[in-house]
Amino acid sequence: MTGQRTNARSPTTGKPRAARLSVDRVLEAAFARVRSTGLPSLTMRQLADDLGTGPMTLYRHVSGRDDLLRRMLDRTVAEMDLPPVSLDPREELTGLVTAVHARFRRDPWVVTLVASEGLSSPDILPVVERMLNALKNAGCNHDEMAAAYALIWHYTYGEAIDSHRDGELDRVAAGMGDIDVGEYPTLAEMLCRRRGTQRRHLFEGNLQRLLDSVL
Amino acid sequence: MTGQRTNARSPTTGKPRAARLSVDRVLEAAFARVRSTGLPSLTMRQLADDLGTGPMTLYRHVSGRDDLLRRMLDRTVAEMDLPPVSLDPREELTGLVTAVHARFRRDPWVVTLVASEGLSSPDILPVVERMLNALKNAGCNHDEMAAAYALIWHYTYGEAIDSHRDGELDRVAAGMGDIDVGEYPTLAEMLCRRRGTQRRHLFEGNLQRLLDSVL
DNA sequence: ACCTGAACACCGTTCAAGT
DNA sequence: ACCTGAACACCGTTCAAGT
Repeated sequence: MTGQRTNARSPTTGKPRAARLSVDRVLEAAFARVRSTGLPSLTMRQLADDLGTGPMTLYRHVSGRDDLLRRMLDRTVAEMDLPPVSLDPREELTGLVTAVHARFRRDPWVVTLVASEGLSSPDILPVVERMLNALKNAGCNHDEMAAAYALIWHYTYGEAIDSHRDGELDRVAAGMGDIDVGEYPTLAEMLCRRRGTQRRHLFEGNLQRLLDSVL
Repeated sequence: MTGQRTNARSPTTGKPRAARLSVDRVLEAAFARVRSTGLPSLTMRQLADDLGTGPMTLYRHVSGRDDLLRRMLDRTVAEMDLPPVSLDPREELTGLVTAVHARFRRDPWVVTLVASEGLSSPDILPVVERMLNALKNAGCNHDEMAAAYALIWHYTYGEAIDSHRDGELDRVAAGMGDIDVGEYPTLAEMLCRRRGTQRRHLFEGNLQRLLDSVL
């Protein structure tokens, strides 16, 4: 015997074999799977196949499917690209909300996870703290802070959920086929004119409008 | 033989037996199940059990699980208790959003359905049309209408999703155990003072604030 | 003709048997 | 000791056999 078989190298090729399973490797594969074929396709068995192992091997690194999803959510939140702290409340809030929004846009499937499981990741706390501080610095009292926080957060939330589809208006139209112009004239007119409006632009504008009313 | 066995009456008791299955009966049972034990417990097999029949019998009335869920969503939207049309834009918008919000609150599980499947129910169209008309009457041009519509809708959406839990702040705290006061002083202070704030009150206030900025 | 049981191809997870 | 295959109790749905 020339080498230990217990790790790292294939006895036949000598090439560094796919590293032995670890939580990170499992998560990596899970992200790849869900990104390419969606959340429902992320099953323990499929994931095991992707990693070239049996389903039970995964349970060495993850306590079950729920644990896997929680870890994916945690990692997603931790990966948020937060801007440096700004003392200007508007700049601070814009930066934070934009970062959250951008993260959700990169992995839209997370939002449905958040919607059904909640977003109680430890790494969201710094974001919350910074938002509250910005509101405080803007002169909000506690009631105002609570209200403003809820308003901003819920808007971001709703926008994110809606944005992993094509937007409410378009989708309503698509799902319905052609709208009855006689019955819904204003809606039909909107759908006709609004083509090409950028979602992103809409989000940025509305966020500023929200901040106008809050600050 | 004294009576037909094909329908309506039990041959043994003569009492009107549970009516033969129909889409309505299936939906009724599905709502009951999901209301009492949650969305994941709504399986074709469980539903069949609830109705005292075999799983396959359901497929006579519903083309599959997706179809069942879509019908439940449609019915939920159709059951919205819309207020009479008002010519005052603020009153009209307040009434509509409040109605949507109230419907979601009565069956919070629908929101996760909406989040993953979208809300493309035909019965949402009148609501959309009325919202757009109210914005038009308030003097919005098309771009403003699109923006204001998205803002209002996304806020309602996000609020609804969040509200079937205990609210973001509380939940974050609950999920985390005790917050590190040193690390997150503003958050800790908020959590301490905010106890007892009514969600409903917060929603109404924020909606008015939103309308202030939109109208 | 209408209805539905058995069967198929999945799923998450337990548990005991492998090395 | 560490790892994992077989088995269990589910799931939605097909399909052919019942009445």
